[in-house]
Amino acid sequence: MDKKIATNFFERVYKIARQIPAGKVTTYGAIANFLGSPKSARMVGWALNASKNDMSIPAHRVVNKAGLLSGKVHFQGINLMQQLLENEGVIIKDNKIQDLDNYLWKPELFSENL
DNA sequence: TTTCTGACAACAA
DNA sequence: ATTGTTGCCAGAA
Repeated sequence: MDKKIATNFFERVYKIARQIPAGKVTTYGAIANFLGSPKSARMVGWALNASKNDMSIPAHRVVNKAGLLSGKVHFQGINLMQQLLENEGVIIKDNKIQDLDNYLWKPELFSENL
């Protein structure tokens, strides 16, 4: 396993993202931290960007630590991300999740399946 | 091949 | 407290 590089990193992001339950959200930092690199939050978002090839990934449930839907611009519709989250019961105000901590979901809770 | 950028977050001044 | 820079890894030009 030499060539083996962080391509796994992306795959892990995908796996985690798929485990996010409806009505819950997580942050890039939380996932990055779970992957072992708290500073690789950018990569999480980058991975999700590539994940657009895979519709199975609820990228709309991943937001930045501020609870802001930073990635909404990457969706088909600017408001689509917010609409999806609201549809799941998440209260969003001006592209920002209200009471984020209440909806925050941690990948470590699901680590049992990793 | 090298260089830059990119859905963030943390640290330094 | 706010602003700016650095770190992370991979993909695109």
